[in-house]
Amino acid sequence: MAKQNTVFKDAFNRCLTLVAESEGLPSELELGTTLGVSRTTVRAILERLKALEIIAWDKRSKAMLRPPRPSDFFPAEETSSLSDIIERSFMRRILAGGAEPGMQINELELARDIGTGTTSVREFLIRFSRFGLIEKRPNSHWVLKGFTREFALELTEIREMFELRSAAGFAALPEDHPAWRDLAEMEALHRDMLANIDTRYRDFSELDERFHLLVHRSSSNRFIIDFYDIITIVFHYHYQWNKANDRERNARAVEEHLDYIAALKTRDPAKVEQACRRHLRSARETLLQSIQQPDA
Amino acid sequence: MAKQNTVFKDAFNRCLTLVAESEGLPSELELGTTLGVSRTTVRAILERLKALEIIAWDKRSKAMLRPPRPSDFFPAEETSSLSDIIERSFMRRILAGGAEPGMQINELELARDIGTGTTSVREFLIRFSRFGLIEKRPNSHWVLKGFTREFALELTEIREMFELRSAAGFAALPEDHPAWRDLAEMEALHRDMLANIDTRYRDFSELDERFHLLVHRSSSNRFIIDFYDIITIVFHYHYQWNKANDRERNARAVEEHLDYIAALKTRDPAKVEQACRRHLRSARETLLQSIQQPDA
DNA sequence: AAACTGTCTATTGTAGATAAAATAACAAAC
DNA sequence: GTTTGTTATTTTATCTACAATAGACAGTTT
Repeated sequence: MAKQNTVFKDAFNRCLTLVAESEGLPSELELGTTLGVSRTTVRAILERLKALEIIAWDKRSKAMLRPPRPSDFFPAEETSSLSDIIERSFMRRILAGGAEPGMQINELELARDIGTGTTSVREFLIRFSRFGLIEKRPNSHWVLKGFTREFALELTEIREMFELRSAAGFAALPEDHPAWRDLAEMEALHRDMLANIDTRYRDFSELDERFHLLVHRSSSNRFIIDFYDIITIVFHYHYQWNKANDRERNARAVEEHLDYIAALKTRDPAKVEQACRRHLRSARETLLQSIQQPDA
Repeated sequence: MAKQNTVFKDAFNRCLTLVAESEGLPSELELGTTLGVSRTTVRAILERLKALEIIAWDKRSKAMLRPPRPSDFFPAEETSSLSDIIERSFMRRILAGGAEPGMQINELELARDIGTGTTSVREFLIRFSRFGLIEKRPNSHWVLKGFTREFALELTEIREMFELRSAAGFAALPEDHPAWRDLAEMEALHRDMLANIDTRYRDFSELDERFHLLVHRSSSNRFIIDFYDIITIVFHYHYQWNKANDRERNARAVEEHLDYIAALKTRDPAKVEQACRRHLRSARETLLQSIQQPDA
């Protein structure tokens, strides 16, 4: 019915951890900015905390009465926004379930399948269409263009163009630019991961995303930064579904990143380009290997 | 309410011209493919043509009874799809009306203004957001980032990257590729226009679009081709609203295109790059000159 | 007077309903 | 074998309605 209150539920859960940590809560306004929600939602959260007798709320005083119990939290599946649910559901269908290129996509069927209204599905498809995996036939269905070898090649072609340019731009940043500090942090995180690669290799996906985004940001070009969304989503789901040899693959990638970082720090354009190209080549290989070959 | 029957009206109008040209009409199926609509719509059109006594429709025979009169056509404003109406209306607001960067965009207000439901406005904004001119704050308004100098620079940076690559790719196409024929046609059209530049310069915008699209298509990269949509829309509205010196500007651009075409025909990468760069540089200049400078 | 809260209003996100258009099927006619 | 008539079904495009959420203003507390 109408809007889901996932914003409330998610913020409520996060607020529970806050209560436990600090034994009390700041002003409504401050709480709102910390949680990233409006005062209306903050007050709804406080109401509930009071009703559950977790805090005593009277105007400005919000003291903890008892630490939150696990049962106080809303279950995780109720806290993800509808668009996330649709995205996951859709990606599962087109990546996992043998989805043939050329297949038709039906808004109504998708909506019924996921258990939502058509409006949200439609909006998702419109947003998603910019990733080049589906295409609309006006007044008619959507067509799945498929996660094919061609798609991967076109994607990586642009990625390489953009990243080479961004990397060159990064190396040319002034000495005192905050990005250098971020890069140093990034390097530390990589060394950390490499030291414990056997237990940590699964977290590489996230680190990878953050590292490349840092590089791309230095371009200060919204189109380059926005394009990175496509890379992110493709690699994100790709990692989830292709786990063959991921330990070795990730270990190698971490090392490549470290070389790449070292090259950036020299600020020597030739070295940067070389390290960047090397890493991009192996990233492309990895992606291509995982694409289902057409059984022609 | 519900769906507008603009598809029907637009197809009906186009069908009227067909009737006049050929004094009769082909099979329903064939008519459907020519007009790009389904048989359902074709039959609705035929019904109306019959009711207006423009054709005698009996099974396979569809002979013209009288040539269509201007009054038979649906007025043009009833044939444009809702999304086109919204687009025009929106672009007028943000380009013409002094729209400051940072301004909030309100779905409800826009919808009321245009006289449509919010759903269509919302979908438009989502589609439009990929152009990088607006940005969504979830659960809240959209923010206008504005048609600023920065925007133009970021846009042209990508454009230049893509076009240089596409041009190089074009020059490397095999001798017998159909694109070479299209290029020859394009050249003829340009010469034609140049010969009558005083009366024809207003049509340059369309020719420009077609020419660059031809070049970009040779990349066979969906992301490059899709990106060209942004260029198209920006230049389209830009031309409409900035007409200062357009005769000279367009004349020069036609000549640059001809140089560019000549360079492509030599297939010499160095020449292609040079001609391409020259044209892109002046296109960028033109665009930048037209941007309102912040009155800081 | 600055920060906070109580109250109220406006807007967004989503569901559900409906007309237009697409799609399908098949027998009859050319 | 292609085209039409017929009829039915499915799907999209769009509107309207409503709960969740954001945001504004005025009054209260420190």
